[in-house]
Amino acid sequence: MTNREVATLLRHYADLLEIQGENPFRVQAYLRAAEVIDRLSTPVALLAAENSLTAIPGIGSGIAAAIDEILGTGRLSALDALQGELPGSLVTLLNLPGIGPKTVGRLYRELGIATLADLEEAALAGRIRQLKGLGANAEQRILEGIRFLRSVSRRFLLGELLPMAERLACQLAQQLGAEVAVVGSIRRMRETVGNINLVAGVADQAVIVHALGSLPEIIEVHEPTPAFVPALSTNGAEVQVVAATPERFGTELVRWTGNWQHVEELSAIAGGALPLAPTEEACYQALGLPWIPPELRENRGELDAALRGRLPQLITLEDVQGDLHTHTTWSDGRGSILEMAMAARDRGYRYLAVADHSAGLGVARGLDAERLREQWREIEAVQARVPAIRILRSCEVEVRRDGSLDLPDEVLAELDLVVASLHAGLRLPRDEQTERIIRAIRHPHVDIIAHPTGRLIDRRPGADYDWDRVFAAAREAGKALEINCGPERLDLNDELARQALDAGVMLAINSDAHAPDDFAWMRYGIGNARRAWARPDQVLNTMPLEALLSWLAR
DNA sequence: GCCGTTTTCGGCCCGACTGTTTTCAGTCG
Repeated sequence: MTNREVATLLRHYADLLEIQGENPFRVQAYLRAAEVIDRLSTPVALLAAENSLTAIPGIGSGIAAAIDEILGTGRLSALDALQGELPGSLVTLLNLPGIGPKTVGRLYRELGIATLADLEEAALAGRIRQLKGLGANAEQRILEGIRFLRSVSRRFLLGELLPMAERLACQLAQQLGAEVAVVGSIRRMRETVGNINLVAGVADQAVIVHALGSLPEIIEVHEPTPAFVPALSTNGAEVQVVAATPERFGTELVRWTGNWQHVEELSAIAGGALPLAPTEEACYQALGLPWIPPELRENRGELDAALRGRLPQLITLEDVQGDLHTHTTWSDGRGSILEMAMAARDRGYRYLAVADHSAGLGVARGLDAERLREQWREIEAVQARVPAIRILRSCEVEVRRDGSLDLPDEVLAELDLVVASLHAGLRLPRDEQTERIIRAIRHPHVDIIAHPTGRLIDRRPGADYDWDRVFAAAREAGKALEINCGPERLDLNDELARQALDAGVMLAINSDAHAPDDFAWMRYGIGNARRAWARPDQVLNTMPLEALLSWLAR
């Protein structure tokens, strides 16, 4: 049983408890436990075997017993009992934006709605508006939400699988004494990925089967197919390991990195199968092409560019000189200014913008002008202790519904850098939303628009804009749009980022770190930017400190 | 249900926004 399967059962139980109207803190406890198990790199079964489940923060005696039962029987009797009263399918309704547990409970009790199909039918028939508190607009929103949910297929976030893929590749390489490479959509840095693909430089599948079986994060190894050895990892992702002899190692890297349309085009050039080659470079060279970075292999014009010698000089992680959107314990971050500054310095950054939330985001303990000024004193003190990195006074200021900002101009004027973003009102109509963001873009003190759409991958569609107008406004005002590196945001996405660059807009690639470890997210944003064909000169935070400061003083 | 350098009981994130209704419950971040 994978960690993810255990977490899924706990989450399912929590969701049903919540629909039932159970104590929200109890619900929260199950959700937190599911979350922490999902993130565990050790199999939860291993911890259960040595009775150390309760050592995990968020898991006490009650939930430990539940986990033991799940591992032993594959079921949770409390969940089975609850499902006698409430259909388990109700939890799928919770994924609809704007629909919470209370509404789901009422939909079931008052209208007998248990599934998405029931709900869709009722909304189409205009029966939802019979419920007090719900009207024709709600029906419309529900139908839109159902359409959105159906359009996303559940995959893993890149950030969920990439670290494990690299650990597996490294451990497998040690076991095999051979090169092992991560390939597939993970290597192409797609925002969501379906599984973990590896290519191992060995001839024999049997040694792969044996080596996989000894890895701590592999739960079971399956019967090899002619193409690869399949296995299951603790987080529920399928792992596929391809055996490739040295003389065809490069060919297999190309084939398994994909995407399949890219490989198909290459095969067409070759007049059949890919040429046999020990390295990728040799494989491309045999086709008369330069090596093409994996992030570009999406059949979006990369072959044409390669043939013409017009491949872009893509930005790399090493080009990044600093992070311009980070949080601290002053708002909802978990690291102090000092901790964050030291972590940024240790990454080799030259500058760091401390951009805590403004007061408008009350939940995040946003800062008003007064607390902001207090924060500046601490920034000054930390700056003296960490002279190797320049700490910029910043703020992630709320863009209100009307496009105005959450802090007075005279306060904004004292900041080194202003990051503006919206967290509420993501569903405004396109025209209104476009006006709103353009007003923020044109605000003289604003420098960067953070996570421009506010989307959460596969969970929430973002704001709807007239992008041509937004890009034009950003270019004219000389403002940067962000690629937010958070694994569940990646906002702007690769396609929008590419359009922005084509429109002449400057990007900023920021981690939005809420803790020192989150700086590591930068690589996801860089991957995204490379998928958008971004060069270093098109990204604000590749500038050396002096250049950045003069850009800010522009 | 979990947790504890004030606690083994009494907290636990809580305020803004939304849609609908006409004073607020539910959702969300």
